[in-house]
Formats: sequence, structure tokens, C-alpha cells
Amino acid sequence: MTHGLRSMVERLKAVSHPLRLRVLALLGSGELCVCQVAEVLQVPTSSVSEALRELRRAGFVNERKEGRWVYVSVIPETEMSPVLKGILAEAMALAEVHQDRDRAVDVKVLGIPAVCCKAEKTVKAELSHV
Amino acid sequence: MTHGLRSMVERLKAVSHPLRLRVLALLGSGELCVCQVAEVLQVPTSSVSEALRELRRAGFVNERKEGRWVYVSVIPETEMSPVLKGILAEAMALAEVHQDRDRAVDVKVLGIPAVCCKAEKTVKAELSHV
DNA sequence: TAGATACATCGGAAAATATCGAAACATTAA
DNA sequence: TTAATGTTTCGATATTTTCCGATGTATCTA
Repeated sequence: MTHGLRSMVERLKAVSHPLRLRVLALLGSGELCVCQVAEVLQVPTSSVSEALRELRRAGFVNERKEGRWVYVSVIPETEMSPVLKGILAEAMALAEVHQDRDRAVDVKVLGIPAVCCKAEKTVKAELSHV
Repeated sequence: MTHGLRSMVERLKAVSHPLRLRVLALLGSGELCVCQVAEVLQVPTSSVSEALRELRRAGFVNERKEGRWVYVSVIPETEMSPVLKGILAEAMALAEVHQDRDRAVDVKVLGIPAVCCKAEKTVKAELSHV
């Protein structure tokens, strides 16, 4: 038994969700902290946190705590199942995800202090005319 | 754009369900008619029918009508996306699915007339001591 | 034609999931 | 310590999904 039908279904469910799939795909191009993900995707941090919990339960992402930030990333390719590899590749090719990645570049350039909740409105304003 | 985030999520949802994944995996070893699937998996035909509707919507299975029977099968490998190929391979390796396949062999040996709803109880009896 | 059979759809109640603000928790900085 | 900030959990509601019996439809056969 690879891991059982039930477990396989749980893993598939984890990515059968627009936000969770977007988060996974976004992390596919590199580690980010939770607030950066929230900023890029323009959703409440609590939603991002919940999405990440499911992706972690499925074993698709790792996290690394550094001070008050939690950095999340997709597991290394050597640990990915063929199915995960395929899903990630297909998701990263989606138009929506390309846009997210572009936003992520801008967000990363600004650096963490400028981006997270405190400066939310300011950053949105800066990004809006990009 | 491959097909859009929404559409990709719909396709993943189609297999994020124990019965639907089992049906897909079962069909992975060959065409069956709806009543054979119901008999093998021991679930109401209406549930099988609904599961197949979703798998068809996702583009994972084809159907072929012959008289009053509807034969369903997984789409040819040449038409499968890498993701579908991976999911099917992993699902077909599950212990639960191996058991289903064994039952399918018995059901096929008995032939359609003996197996479908009419003879349900009889067949169950025959199969129970295999 | 009437009856039987395979399959699809419907109805609708129960369960699961989504969503997001509010509150709680953890860490940092003043 | 106190205030601020990033993250998680909670609570409560809205929405979706699941499940299967009952009903409907198409096809075969007697």
C-alpha cells in the first residue's frame, strides 16, 4: 500500500481549492513569508494561514521560523511524488499564477518591513500603478 | 494559459473523492459497464452514475453506449495530461484498488447478464465465498 | 404492447468546507 | 514592561458537497 486511498484523497483535496493551489504555485518559485503571500494574493492572512495548514498536512510545504516571520516553501523536488511534481508544474504555468509571480517580484523588492500588514495600504497604493 | 485556475481545480476536485478515485482506478484496468462498476464496488448505481458524470465532466473518462448498457473507460493514454497519468498510476497501486480489480475479474467472468441489478443478490452470494 | 432492465436525474436532509473578522499567542523593539 | 507586529486559532455563518431512495427515460424482450 502506498499510503491508502483515504490519504491519497486527502492530499488531492489539499490542492483542489483555488487559494491553496495558488499558494502552492506561488511558493513554487521560491520561499516567502506568510505576510508576503497574503500581500501578493490580496487575501486576509488568516486565510493564507489556513491554506498553509492544509498544504503542510498534505506534506507539500515546509516552514521555517525566523523571528516573528514564518517562511514557507515547497518541499525539495527530491521529496516530491510524481503527482505533486506534475500538479506543481501545471499550476505554475497558469496565467493567474504568472501574474501572482510578477506581483511577488515587486513585493520582494520592497522588502519585508515595507510589505507586511502594518504598511498594507501604502504598499497596495505603490503596487497599484505598476 | 493551460485552461485556467478554476478549471484545473475542478479537474482535481473530480478525483478528490474516494468513490470517484476508486472508479477511475478501476477503469484503469479496462472498460466496464456501469452496473459492473456498481457491483464490483458494492454501491448504488445512482452513486456510480454521479461519480462517472464528474469524471466525464473533468474529461477523464469516455463512454460508449451499446444497447441498454453504457460502457465507460479511461481516456486513451495519448490524451492524458501528465497529472492524470500520475494520479492514475498512483491510484492503481493502492491496496484497495487491487482488491477491486480482483473482484472485477470475477464479475467479468460471470458475464453481464448474470451480474447486473436483476441478479444482484445471487451474484453477491456467489462472490462471497471466493 | 407491456414488462423488465440499465442508467440518469431529482429531492432534500445531513455533513463537510469556506470565509473572514475577532481574539489569542509569540516575538521583537522601545 | 509595554506597545507593536506577524501568525494562528476560534467562532459563526454561508455555501457546497455527499449520499441514496424515488422517480424518470431509453432500450430490449416476451
